[in-house]
Amino acid sequence: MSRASDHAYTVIRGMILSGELPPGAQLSEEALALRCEVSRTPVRDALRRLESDLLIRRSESQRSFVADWSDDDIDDAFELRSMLEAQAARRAATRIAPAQLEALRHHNRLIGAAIAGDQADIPAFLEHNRAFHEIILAAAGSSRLASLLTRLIEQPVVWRTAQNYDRENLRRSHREHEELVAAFARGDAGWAASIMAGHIRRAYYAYLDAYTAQQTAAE
Amino acid sequence: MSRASDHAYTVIRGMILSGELPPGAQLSEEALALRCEVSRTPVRDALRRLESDLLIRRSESQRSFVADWSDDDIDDAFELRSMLEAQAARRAATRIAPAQLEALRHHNRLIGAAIAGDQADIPAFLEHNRAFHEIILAAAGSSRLASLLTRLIEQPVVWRTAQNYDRENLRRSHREHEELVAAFARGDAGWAASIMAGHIRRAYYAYLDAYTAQQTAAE
DNA sequence: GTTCAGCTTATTGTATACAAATGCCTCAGG
DNA sequence: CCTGAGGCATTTGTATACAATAAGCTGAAC
Repeated sequence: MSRASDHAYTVIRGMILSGELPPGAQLSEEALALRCEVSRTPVRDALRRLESDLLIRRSESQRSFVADWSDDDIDDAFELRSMLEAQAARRAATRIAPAQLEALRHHNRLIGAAIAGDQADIPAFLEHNRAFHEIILAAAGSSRLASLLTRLIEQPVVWRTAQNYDRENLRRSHREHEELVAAFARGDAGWAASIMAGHIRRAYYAYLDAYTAQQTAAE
Repeated sequence: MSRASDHAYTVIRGMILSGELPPGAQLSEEALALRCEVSRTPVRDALRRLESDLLIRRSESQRSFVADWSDDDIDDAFELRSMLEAQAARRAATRIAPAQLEALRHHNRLIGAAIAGDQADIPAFLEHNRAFHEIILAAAGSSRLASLLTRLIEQPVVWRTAQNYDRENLRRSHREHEELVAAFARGDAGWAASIMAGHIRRAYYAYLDAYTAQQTAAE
C-alpha cells in the first residue's frame, strides 16, 4: 500500500506487538497521527487493517482498543491455527515444488544452526521458522487459506510463545520440521497434516507452561 | 458503523451480489460515491471492508476490481467452509443452550414449511437456513471462528448455490438439519461435526451439478 | 508497421476543515 | 451522599481540495 498508510500500519503494529500499547489501551486516531507524523486519514486506514488482523477491537461507538485476549481466546486461536496449518500442510504435500522443498531444508538447516550453540540465537530461529511456515502456506496454493491464517499468526501471543521455548522445545521443533520435510518429499498429505497439527499443538502447551511458570514466579 | 459508510457498503455489496457489477469489473471510488450519494471517504471505507470480505481484490496499483473466482477458488472456499463449519458444529455441540436448540428446531420447522408445497418458497428457505447456521456459529462461542467464517459465506457463489437446489436437495438439507439438532441434543461433538462436514460438501456438489447443467444448456 | 517517449487523463492517496456523536464532568436537587 | 440532567470536551465520521501516481494515448522515429 501507499507510503504514509503503510508507515502508520507498521508503527502502530510495532507499538502493539512490543507492548508499548498494552492490551485494552484506547487508541486515538489523532494521537497516533501525531506519533506517525501523518494525518488521520492514513491512520484510519491502518486501524481498519489492524482490526481485520484482530490486533484491534472496536467498541460499539467505534472507538479502537488494543485487543485483549482471554485464556479462552488464546486456546481458541491455537485450536484454529492448528486446524488451518494442518490443512495447509495437507494441501502442500501434493503440490510442493522441488525448489520449495529445498528451501524448506535450507531454512531448517539454519534453524538447526541457530539452536546448536550453548546460547540459542532466538531471533534467527524465529526468522527461519517464519520462513519455513510461509513456504508451506505458499505451497498450499490457496489464497483464501492464506488470508485466513495470516489473521491468526503474528499475534502478540504467538510471538511471545517462541520466546519462551526452552532448549528441549527448540530441538523438538527442529525435528518436527524434518519430519514435515520427509512427509512432503513422500507427498503424504495425511502424514504432513498430522505432524503439523501436533507441531502447533505442542507450541500451545509450550506457551501454557511458560505462562504458568511466569504466573507462579510473579506471586 | 456509521450511516454513510454502512450505506455505501450495503449498496456496493448488493451491486456485486446481484451481478450488476460483474466479476472482473473495475470499481472507481468516485463513480461509486456518485452512485451512493456520499463522498469518496465512506466509499473507501466500504471498499476496504469488501476487500476483507474477499468480494473485491486490489491490483498492485491499488485499483479495485470485483473478485473473479476460478473453479479452483470455489473448490477451495467450499473445502475451508466445510472444515470451519464442522468445527463450529463440534464446539456448539457441547455449548449450545436449550433456548438455542429450540430456536434451531423452530427455524428448521419453517424450512420444512417453505419446501412443503408444490412450489418451494426459496427466499424463506434461504432466510431460515441462514438463521439456522448463524445460531450454530453463535453457540460455538468463538469470535475468531465467526470472523473467519463470515469471510467465506455470503459469497456470490454461495448464494447462487442454494438458488440451484432442486427439490430433492432441499429435502435432504432439511433432514440433515434434523440430524444436526439430534446430535446437539445429545451433545455429541463428533457426530455434529461429521454431519456438518457432509452437509456443506453436498452443497458443493449441488452447486457443481447446477453449474454443469447450466454450462451444458448454454452450449 | 512497430515501438517507445512524453504527455494527458483517470484514479487513488493525503491533508485538513467541519459535522456529528459519544463520553465525561459538573452541579443542582433530592 | 446519591442521582440525573445539562453542557463541555474528546473522538470519530464526512466532505472536499489538492498531490502523487499509474494508465492510456498520441505521435514521431526507425
